[in-house]
Amino acid sequence: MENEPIRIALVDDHALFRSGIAALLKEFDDLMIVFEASNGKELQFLLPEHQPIHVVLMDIKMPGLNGFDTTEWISSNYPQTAVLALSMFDESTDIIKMLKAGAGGYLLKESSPEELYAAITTIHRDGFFSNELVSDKLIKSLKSGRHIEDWYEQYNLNQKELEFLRLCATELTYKQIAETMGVAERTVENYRQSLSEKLEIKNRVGLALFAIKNKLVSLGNETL
Amino acid sequence: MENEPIRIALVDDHALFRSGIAALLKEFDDLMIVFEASNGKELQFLLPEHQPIHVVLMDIKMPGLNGFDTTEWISSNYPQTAVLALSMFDESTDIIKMLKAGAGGYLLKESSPEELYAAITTIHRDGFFSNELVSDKLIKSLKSGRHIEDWYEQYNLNQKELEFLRLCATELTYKQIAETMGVAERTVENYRQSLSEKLEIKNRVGLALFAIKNKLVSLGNETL
DNA sequence: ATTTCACTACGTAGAAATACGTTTTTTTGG
DNA sequence: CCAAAAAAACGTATTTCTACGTAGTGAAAT
Repeated sequence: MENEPIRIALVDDHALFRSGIAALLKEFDDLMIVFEASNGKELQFLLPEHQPIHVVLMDIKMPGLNGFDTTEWISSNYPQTAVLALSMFDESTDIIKMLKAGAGGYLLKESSPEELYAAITTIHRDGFFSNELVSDKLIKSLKSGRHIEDWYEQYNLNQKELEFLRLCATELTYKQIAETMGVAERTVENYRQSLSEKLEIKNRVGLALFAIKNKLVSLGNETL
Repeated sequence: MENEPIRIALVDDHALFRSGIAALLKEFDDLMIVFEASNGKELQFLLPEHQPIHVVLMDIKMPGLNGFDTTEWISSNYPQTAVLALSMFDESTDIIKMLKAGAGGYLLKESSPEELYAAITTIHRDGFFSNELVSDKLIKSLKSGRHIEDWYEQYNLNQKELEFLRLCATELTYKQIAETMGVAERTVENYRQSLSEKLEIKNRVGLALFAIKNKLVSLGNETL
């Protein structure tokens, strides 16, 4: 175990911060900082030349290529390399965006050295690292996200129109939709017309997209 | 604090399990089991008559109305009432479905009484309760979800067809799509035809839905 | 080397589905 | 009963779907 150190890359635009982290991690002799980069572009250049890199410590806000895009690049080009996000802020949108980009964990910069060490080793072993910060934000975000079911009052849509809207996101023709809803074909045409006025949408594809966007229909593929 | 106990409802189809939990929680004198129900339907009947209920302990698999739908009903009709899911299984799909339905936490039935007590008080105080089980599953689920970018080799789609597929999920007409792609209208028609054969899709709406389902297009509204 | 096959691009034509403006009938609520 | 809204209708234009053909290119086959 001890003879093969975890190879780490450090990406942050503040040189002083990088030095600090480097000094901190030098205390742990199973960690090894292989290189540092001041932004994503630099990392894209350095990463291929220093393989293997096991863990990348990544800042989010950087000039040039930012943390989100850099993380995405890493996880599609070097899927074996784990990314641990380091940030000043506990913004839930930032956290979730980083995780979706492929980061395996998220740590605040005000954490203790021991926490950082634990995060690095965990993320190297399991591919991900979770702490209270991350899980709380995730759950909270899941729990909000719902409650957006008032939008259709905004547009004055009635029950029939909603049902029609749902069926628009379907391979059914209007004729079949009319049968399904138990109304005449012409009536369905009325629904389409009033909806495209109210929602300012040009055609059926637009209606389908709208229905999905507003979660009227589930495509059954929401991993999360 | 102690003079106002947390009022709890217990929903599970196994009477014996309910009795066991009830006996367990009797030890904690700041908890109070107000009523028990053997499925969601029963809860819908009993909940209004026993207000307020602070926390519902909810099984997932039940005859009649299941845990998912019941949780959804509670969180839209009694948003002040927190739901703690109790399950035998640590299936990540179950966990995520319950959380999306509005549950504030997820606990395995093999947990200890102390864990259950902690979960109940936490969920009552914060509205949610997170443990390693939940956060691990959430992060793992976020980290998968990606990596499904090989499907189009399955179907032998080329670059042009992919671009066309993306544009299908758009309000553009085929004529406009042809202009965008810089090919003849008829050629675009070929793309449509070959795609509907390869993917066994009837019409353009189907293509649009497919494009979205496979994340070729982003509707920019993914809270999570 | 020529053929065969697969793939890509383009053309016409007609049928089916969808879109648009307007009007009439039916339902609904006060 | 009346007024307003919903449902149904007509005619026409546009878009989308389906089916039949032509042609070039490049790779594999013989």
